[in-house]
Amino acid sequence: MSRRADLKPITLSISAVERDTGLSKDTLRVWERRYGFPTPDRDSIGERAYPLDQVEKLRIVKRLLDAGHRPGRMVPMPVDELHRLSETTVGLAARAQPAQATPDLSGYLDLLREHQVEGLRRQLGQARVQLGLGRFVIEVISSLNTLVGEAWMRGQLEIFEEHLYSESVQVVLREAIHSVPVGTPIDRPCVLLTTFPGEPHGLGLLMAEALLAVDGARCLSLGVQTPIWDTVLAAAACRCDIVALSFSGCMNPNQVVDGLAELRAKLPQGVELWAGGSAPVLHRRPLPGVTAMASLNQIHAEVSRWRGLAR
Amino acid sequence: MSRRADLKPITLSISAVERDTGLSKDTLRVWERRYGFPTPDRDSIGERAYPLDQVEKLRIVKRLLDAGHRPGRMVPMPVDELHRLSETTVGLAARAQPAQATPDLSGYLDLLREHQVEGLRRQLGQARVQLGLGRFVIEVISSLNTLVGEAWMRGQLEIFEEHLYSESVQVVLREAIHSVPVGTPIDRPCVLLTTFPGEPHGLGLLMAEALLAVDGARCLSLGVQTPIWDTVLAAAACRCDIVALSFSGCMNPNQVVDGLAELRAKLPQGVELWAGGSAPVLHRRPLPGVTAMASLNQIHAEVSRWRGLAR
DNA sequence: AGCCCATTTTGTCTAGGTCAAAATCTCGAT
DNA sequence: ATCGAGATTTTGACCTAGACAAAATGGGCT
Repeated sequence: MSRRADLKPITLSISAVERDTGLSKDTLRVWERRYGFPTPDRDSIGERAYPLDQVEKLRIVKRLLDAGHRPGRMVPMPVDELHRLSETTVGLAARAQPAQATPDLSGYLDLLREHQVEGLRRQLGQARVQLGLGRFVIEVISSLNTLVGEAWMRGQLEIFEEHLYSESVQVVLREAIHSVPVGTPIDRPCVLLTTFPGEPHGLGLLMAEALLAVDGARCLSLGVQTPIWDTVLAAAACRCDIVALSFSGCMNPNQVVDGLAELRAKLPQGVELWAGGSAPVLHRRPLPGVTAMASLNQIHAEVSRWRGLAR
Repeated sequence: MSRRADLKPITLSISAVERDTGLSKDTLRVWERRYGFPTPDRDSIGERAYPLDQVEKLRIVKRLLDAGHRPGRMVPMPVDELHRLSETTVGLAARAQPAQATPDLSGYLDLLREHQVEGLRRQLGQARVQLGLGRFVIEVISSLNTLVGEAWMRGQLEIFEEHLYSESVQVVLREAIHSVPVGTPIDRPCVLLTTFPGEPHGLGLLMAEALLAVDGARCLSLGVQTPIWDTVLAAAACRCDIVALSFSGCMNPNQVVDGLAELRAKLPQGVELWAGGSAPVLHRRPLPGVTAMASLNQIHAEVSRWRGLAR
């Protein structure tokens, strides 16, 4: 029931563009109506056929959209101006948190850009051993995530390079977590880790899991995108003390706030709810019954606090 | 710009139902018009609000839809009849491949149902050592996937239990892959692994990676959901010989066929394109330029064939 | 600066219509 | 009775165009 895409796809169908850009069909149509862009051709049966260069522009616009810009401004701009905007945008973000103790992270980025995956993993593995897992996660991985995110925003990194990065970090972190001795005398609190539906990024989960493992907590990860109700069920079934969620910037702020309220309401009183990650909503104003973590450092303190509570 | 969901969501919005069932908004609306089901309430602003029991029925219908049934018949049926149909359908599928050498897989399922995650992982780890990685993946993990999928279909398993399962298998497989000695004399072919956007299941990728590693191929995984164009870029950047994709049953058949055609067209001639997984479309009729793998067993043979080619 | 209120801006939803591809049915010939 | 070709039905993706709430923005006033 789909209109078969042309075999020689000089143009893409609306669903292909949705796939490639992450902009919904509704949004694509409404932009066309409102801003006069994109201006897809029509195929023989009158359906939209997007030329590749327009899709390219849409991809850039989507990036800037995620970075906080508004479509009304950007969509009418010519491509080269958008590129310039990309540069300056990230420049601002970088200035916001001034050159802190960022060591030789650029080396990792270079390896990534040269697609030296093995080299990257080896280097990361060495850093982990040198620094210890805790410092490695907080000082290297966390900063590197930001760096990679920014480079991607600027268009200096392809999506597949970001995938390569994620996969590499995942491999290194999982190996590290695996190497932490289990069954230490204290294995409380028991922490359930997951993300909301719609949140596909699992790196935050792994970083948290690593730090919690270092602190001797018992971790149970459900992976990403667990429906809220199932998170509740899992917490009950596994008798968890804490439910920890991770949010990246790409989550819709509504879904974050609503979801946390819903989850808090359904979770038993005694179970704590922790939320961390780079989604700005978390740190705008406090959410009742939710512990918002501003940074990964905080995990250690919160675990100690939890252990200090009489129960 | 989302309509705030009710704090007490006795009902779901159309987009929530799309997420939870995998049925597109268009389909949900057109079924309502044509078959008189679902019959969502309307909220204060006139938007569809689906009661939970209707969503439940939609989920069952979607399952049977994927199993080959047609909506015109199923949608008007009452729920209990659908359940009966599920049984027989699954029964048929099970009968199709008769009770082969399926060992004591039920033990794993029991552990899962009791939420004994550590136990499950330990058992799986032991089986891996006993059988060797190749047989472990093909005989245990693969069958177990089917079993878990069926149990979930029948509603005998909660979603979070499936997440627990996925995560456990992932841990075990990644550890196993990691333990395969690298840098063997032959490290060709170099295989790029990923899935299409919209395909969130990564277990197939890991199974393939494990088997390829056993065969001494060089694997490069991009993880799930890589845009087609980036898959092409990655294959070029890493000089891969083969691009391998994994598809689960939840993928829209059109997207599979169209996407494979597009990818094939964009990939250089010399690079092979392999596709595997449980999506039925793959095995309906051959796609030009695509090697469709009916089972994991086939990987070994195809690697040998590739090596046999003069180049 | 900070706070409140009016005004855009923006994405998602609604309705019903159209159409190609796939699935199924029908019928004649082997 | 099996097979293939052609007619028919079923199905979901796509189309237009309008409505509206939530978020973002812009002033005006402490």
